[in-house]
Amino acid sequence: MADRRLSNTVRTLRFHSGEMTQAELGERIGVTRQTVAAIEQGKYSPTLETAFRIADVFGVALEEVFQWQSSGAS
Amino acid sequence: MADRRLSNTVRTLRFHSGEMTQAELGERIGVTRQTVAAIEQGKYSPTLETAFRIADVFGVALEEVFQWQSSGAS
DNA sequence: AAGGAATGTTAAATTTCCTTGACATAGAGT
DNA sequence: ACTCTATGTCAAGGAAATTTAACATTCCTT
Repeated sequence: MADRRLSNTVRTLRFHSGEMTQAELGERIGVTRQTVAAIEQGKYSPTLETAFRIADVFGVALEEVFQWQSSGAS
Repeated sequence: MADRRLSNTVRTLRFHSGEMTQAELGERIGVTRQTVAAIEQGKYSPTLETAFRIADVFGVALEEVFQWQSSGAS
């Protein structure tokens, strides 16, 4: 399975937020720029704490940053 | 870090959900009962994917399961 | 053309999450 | 008392997230 059930809008939020760079976002949430890049590209799922910190920086709800496709019914 | 800014209501949700056991919840989200116990006790912050799966099981929003105390706000 | 800033990417090392397996306690039911 | 279920907890190990460091490309500015 290994579905791609997790997606995010970090990149969009960054550009809507005064062109914030990956490095600056990383600095504000306490991770490196490489980690931000990996998260944006969906290479792995961040910890819940990191996810909350990102939403916090942009001042939006967590679900506005990360979307989960609840593959319940099918 | 050690900031315990993350709390959760998994235990309450379990009991409001027909007394679901830790083992059953773990089975449904694909982790062991020990992991569920550790998450309930806030021993570590789960991955975002695990968090979403838990919310999915209870049919609630992620924020109803995990609460984040944003630093800046008083 | 040269330089800097932002990003992509990769490898090795470290930290944290999670598993497996075990032993312990408390409560409910027989 | 005995058993069964649910939970707590711990240690060793594996898996995944994250770090650090390096080298690459593209774009912008000079």
